[in-house]
Amino acid sequence: MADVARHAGVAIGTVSNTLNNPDKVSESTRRRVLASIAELGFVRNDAARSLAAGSSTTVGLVLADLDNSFFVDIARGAESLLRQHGMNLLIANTDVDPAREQRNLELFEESRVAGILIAPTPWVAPRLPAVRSTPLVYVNAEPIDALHSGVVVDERQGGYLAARHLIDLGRTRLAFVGGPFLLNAVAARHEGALRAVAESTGVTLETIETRGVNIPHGRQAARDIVDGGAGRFDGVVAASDLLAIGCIQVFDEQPGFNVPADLAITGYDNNHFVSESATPVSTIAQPGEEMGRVAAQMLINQIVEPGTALPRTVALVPHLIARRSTLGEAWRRD
Amino acid sequence: MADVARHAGVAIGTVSNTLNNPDKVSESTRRRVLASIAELGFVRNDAARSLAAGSSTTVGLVLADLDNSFFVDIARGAESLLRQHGMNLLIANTDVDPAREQRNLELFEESRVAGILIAPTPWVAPRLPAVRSTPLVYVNAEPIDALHSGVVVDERQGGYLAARHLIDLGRTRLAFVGGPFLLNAVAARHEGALRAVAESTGVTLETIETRGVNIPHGRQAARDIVDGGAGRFDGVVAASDLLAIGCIQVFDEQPGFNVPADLAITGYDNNHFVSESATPVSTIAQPGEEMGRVAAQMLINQIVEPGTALPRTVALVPHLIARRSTLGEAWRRD
DNA sequence: TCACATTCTTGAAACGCTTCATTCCGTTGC
DNA sequence: GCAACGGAATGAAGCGTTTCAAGAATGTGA
Repeated sequence: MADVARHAGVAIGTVSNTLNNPDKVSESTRRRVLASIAELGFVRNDAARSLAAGSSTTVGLVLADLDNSFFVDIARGAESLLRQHGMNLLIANTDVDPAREQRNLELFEESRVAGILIAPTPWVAPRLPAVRSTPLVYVNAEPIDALHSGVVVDERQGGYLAARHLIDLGRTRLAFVGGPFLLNAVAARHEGALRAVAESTGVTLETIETRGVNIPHGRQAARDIVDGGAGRFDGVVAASDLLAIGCIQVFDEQPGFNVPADLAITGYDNNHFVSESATPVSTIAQPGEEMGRVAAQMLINQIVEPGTALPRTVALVPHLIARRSTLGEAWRRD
Repeated sequence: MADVARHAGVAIGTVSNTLNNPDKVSESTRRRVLASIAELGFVRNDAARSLAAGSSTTVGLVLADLDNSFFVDIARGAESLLRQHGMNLLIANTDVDPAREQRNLELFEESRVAGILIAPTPWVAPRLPAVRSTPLVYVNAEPIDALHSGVVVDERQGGYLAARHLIDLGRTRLAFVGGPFLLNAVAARHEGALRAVAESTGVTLETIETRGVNIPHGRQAARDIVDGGAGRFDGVVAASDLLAIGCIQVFDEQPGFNVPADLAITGYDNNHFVSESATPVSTIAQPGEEMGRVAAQMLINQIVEPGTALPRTVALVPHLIARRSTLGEAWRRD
């Protein structure tokens, strides 16, 4: 910067001003300085900048799982809102590893980002951070302390919608496939399904707990169902799209057995690919981008006027997308 | 830090040493300092740190498209290697927007990261950065100047493998579906397919150019094929998995027409979900994680001993994964 | 006991920017 | 012609670390 000042024949402070407060510098001077900057290929040192200014313009997002399109949606939503406010988003991937999550949090805290967004790994709420000094908002998880705000999706409502949908289609013997139940999300979806069942007469729901929410777990659950007599159920509420796909794969292998005629299935998540899978899966879509935007907005509020807004967690509602796995031939792509 | 020093009754430099050169500090002092740090909740200011030290321990990755699992694999690979070297990875998503790409590059440059990895948006190689001062390695793209290194995948070889596979299965009337051809990757895959055809006698290949590589483009191309007489071809080399899926969707709607019996199809990318789609798609898998690792390694070399290694770009080879869209019933999951 | 080597500590000088009280200088008003 | 004014430009004082020469403390051998 000193070089630029010398080259342009101005003071160091003037260079700083043309970069940060252009209106405090006369047109001619500004042009001269900008020319020098270009000529010398000067790049402002942000470490020095944020040290001196005591503020940063970037927000960190600690993300549990980049493989899950839901989280990517969150990132996209957050980024778009931040950009509107002239801020930037940096993402640190955690790969569902609590240690890395912790490390990334510290990293952002040390680098004095303006704020932190965290979409934590689901099945471990323990001593996350003691992020005291940096504004922080949880996404897709309840804050673990009363100090922070959060944005969640109403999982119970999602489970309700899925079961309700099946019931509305005339299904009465339902199974809930999902687990483990210590995942809060799974438990909540289950509760929602139960509520829908309780509301209706003559509808039963049996719970089949799985050890995870991926395709192999779904296949296993479906095999168990088939072994116990495939006719026991006419509807399945799966706790994830992958579970649903696993189930469908197995059911499709049963001769004379048809999804959804004999058994309708709902998934959960609206994974980007479920609409293209063997049998396009009816699913509960979570408003990922909206969650990202809302969370970013809450974070910005905290950044611009700290201590003003009380911590609160807002719950957004998911919605149902019906496809062939429940509607059958009646469903057409697009 | 001054607070910590005072609280622990030591000099400021000693605090710094217990953080950065623990072995230069006596056991007892170190313990006392660490205790004070914990008690005061001190968090090192990384801006000041990297300003004073003149070095950083984080690497920035500018990613074109987080929705594409291939890019996520790259990130994962890079991160794992960097972590082995005690470095951290921060990701900036570009969403295939050149302006944001440029901005993110500047951002990383200003924050004086140790190095930058860039997986650029494909169809625009123009004046990316003039990143002069920061080590930079391209991933999945040829460097646009002779100054930087890059890691690419041999697309030509991929196209060759796909066509070769079909030919080995006895297919002789091939179509190449993909476009636009100004995408280097598409053009290279096409060339590879042509080479495989040229090697074999009695095999023909017709090119059907599309305007993109997504599912709708594939559907459109398949409709064109059907309109011209579905029997013209017995094999399709698609330039992407999404194209292949689009084609399959349309072909499956044709009565009495069977994939792969009547028409075998290969995709490209090994998108995470193609193995679960209607007809699991044979595909060319790109070594995303390996690319990330290799690129990170090249970057680290440049960081630790700048100017030593000459710029070079290494090409990794893709491989074929055969599934039902070419093997038919012979193929089993797992 | 003393000289000397070794291990710890210390504190001040950077690092490259922003900020802000001052100074400069060309205008305006009387 | 002079005082008062205000927009531009200045430059030195931080910002919170690391680094490193120099000093203090401790240990060793004769």
